[in-house]
Amino acid sequence: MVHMRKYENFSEWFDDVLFNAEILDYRYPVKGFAVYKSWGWRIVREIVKMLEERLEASGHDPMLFPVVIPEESFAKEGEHIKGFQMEVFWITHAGDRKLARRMLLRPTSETAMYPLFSYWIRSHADLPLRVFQSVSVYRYETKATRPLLRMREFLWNEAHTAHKDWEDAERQVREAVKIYNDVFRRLGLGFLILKRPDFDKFAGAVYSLAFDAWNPDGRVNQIGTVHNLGENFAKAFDITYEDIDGSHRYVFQTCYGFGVSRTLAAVISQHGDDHGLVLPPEIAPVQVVVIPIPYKGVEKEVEAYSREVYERIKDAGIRVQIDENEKMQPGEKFYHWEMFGVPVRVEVGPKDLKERQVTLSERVNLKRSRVGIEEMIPAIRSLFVRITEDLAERSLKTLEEMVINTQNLEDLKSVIEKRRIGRVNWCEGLECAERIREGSGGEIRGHRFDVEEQPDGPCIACGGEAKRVVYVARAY
RNA sequence: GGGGUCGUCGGCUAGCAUGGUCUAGGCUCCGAGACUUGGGCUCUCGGGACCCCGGUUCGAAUCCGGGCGACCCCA
Repeated sequence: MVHMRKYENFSEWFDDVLFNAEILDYRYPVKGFAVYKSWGWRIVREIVKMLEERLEASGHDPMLFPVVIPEESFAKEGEHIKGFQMEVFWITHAGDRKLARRMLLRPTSETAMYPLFSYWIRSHADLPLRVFQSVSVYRYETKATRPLLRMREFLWNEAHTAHKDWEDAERQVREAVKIYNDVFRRLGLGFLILKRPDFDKFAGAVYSLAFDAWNPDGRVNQIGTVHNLGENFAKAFDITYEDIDGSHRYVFQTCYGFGVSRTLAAVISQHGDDHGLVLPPEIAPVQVVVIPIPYKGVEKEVEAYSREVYERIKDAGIRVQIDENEKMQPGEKFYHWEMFGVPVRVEVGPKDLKERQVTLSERVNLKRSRVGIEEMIPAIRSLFVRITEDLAERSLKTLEEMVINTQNLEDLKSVIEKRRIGRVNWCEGLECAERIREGSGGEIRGHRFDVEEQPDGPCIACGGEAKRVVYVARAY
């Protein structure tokens, strides 16, 4: 891995970037809560837009459910309540009156939505039902909170679906994986799609899939999850439909969550460098910044030419900004916009002016090239395409380097200590999972969902027959 | 859940051990101006802080207790 500050002291680097690039102000006076500043929020909106477009295009309906859930609803599914009750924010009072019925802030919205699903779903013609919302959820994290990565209020998009049978729910799971995979790929992220071991599945699910993105400190960052809920919640919330033959059946449900805050964290930490953010063009609030280089004597001409360059880019429909601040030197502006991760910088100086050219500089590799003004727009567009590809390629390469095969617990321990992800054979025994966790410091995150992997040796913990190739890492 | 470290201008920090020298220093930043401008130039002038509550003391940024907040390690 390249020598970069983010690999040496991730926390320090990450906090600096969040602050300096105006992503988040973490000084809000409540632990685990933070303010998204304009630059960060604009990136968030682009990410959410990408996702929502794909969800709507595949038959999901946008909706908005209340943030409060009555205790009765929350308590309906036994496993679910067990999984979340310790981190629920309760509303117990209104003014000085104690509420007769407690309410909670949603830690996730199953129990907010499903009572309504049982009204809405009457017959097989109402299925499949597919809804989503992009909202904040609330979990009183007991572990140390971290900006973006582990907050007590965080942004996500959650989709919930209902189907006539298990097969259709399975089909939906595959579609959800495809949508998330597509968005994460477009963002250039490196991640593993894992089926979580049974002991780590979502509270109330039949099984859970998760997208674990790599982080420079070796921990994995769960940026999305997809759950097949089977009939568990349908039974608890009495969600039934009348089938063609007149019989009444429980629906089969799925739900999936896209961690917006964590996805932003992954974009920042995977792509960023010592100069700050590196943004994929598709989500950059400003895709191109024009920097005039006004030498004495030609200030007016450079200014006019820069404006022309700016107008041409703007007319092409590219998000562009021109930095005409006279208080700053061009060099300062370079550093400034690099911190904010703007993918392409267009430098316009006397040399460019003379030859009707511009200088293009890429944020990913800080390389420069010059093109004539007539070729500028297509050149910028093809740079966008290449930058998107380069980011993805670079990130995948890092992920590959981060995953290390190990055959025994001592090796696994040192792999985890070296901030890598271990790949091991496992017998699927609970005791062995425990031994792996205790012996290595990492936890079993699951086996590949998208790729079939056969164990090539015995279980790393007990030496018995291995059933799965699993990935072991520390996690956020 | 357990252990540790820490909290000083907007950011990073010096000072704290041994209380008075602190009217709290530096870098950065912010504002006004001059000069520059192809990687953070230089100069002038101005702005800005001891987390909160309580205690010890003639005197607290410094010592003690509690609270709130942050970071690191372990489970």
